[in-house]
Amino acid sequence: MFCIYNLGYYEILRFSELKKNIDGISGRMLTVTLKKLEEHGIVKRKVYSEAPPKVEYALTDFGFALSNKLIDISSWFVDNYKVLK
Amino acid sequence: MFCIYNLGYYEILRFSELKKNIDGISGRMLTVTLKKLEEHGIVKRKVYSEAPPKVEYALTDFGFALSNKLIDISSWFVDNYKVLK
DNA sequence: CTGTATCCGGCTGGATACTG
DNA sequence: CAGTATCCAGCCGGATACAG
Repeated sequence: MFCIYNLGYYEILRFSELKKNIDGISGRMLTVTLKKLEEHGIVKRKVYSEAPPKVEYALTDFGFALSNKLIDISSWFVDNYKVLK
Repeated sequence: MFCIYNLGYYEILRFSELKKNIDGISGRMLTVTLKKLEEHGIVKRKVYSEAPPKVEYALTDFGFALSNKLIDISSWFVDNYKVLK
């Protein structure tokens, strides 16, 4: 979720940037999450053959569409959700 | 999620009916889930003082709105999601 | 029937050390 | 820097027994 939001906003991010933006996530989880998102055709992965290594992540078209859907529902949520008391 | 879908479709369901509809859920989880949904103003709970006890669950207005949002996004998803291969 | 309380096994995911 | 591999603590949630 946070990966999708971040990439929806910044368009392109490196692994370490994502890790910094997503508070508290471990490198391990970020790796497996990005791998899943890639498998599901939501993010694209671009590797630069350099030293030090550099990998950029971005949303696919489908990922962008999904991102908008999620932004829709979450902004609707913050507008309409009231805690009972 | 399944609770919301079920109640969105059937409008009113008893505890045991929900449990039957939601495949594999345990009584314990259904209880805690419904309690959370109630706390968050998504479902209403109506208790009939009878023997045997009878409790009906239904969505609140907010719950219905949420239900529609979820149905929207999930149907969009099945329309647009393609597995890569 | 609709829960509540307790136990407990499995999975999730953080921490750490290591590689290219 | 961007991962991979391993370990392991904590939590989640199923099963069970019990209560009202």
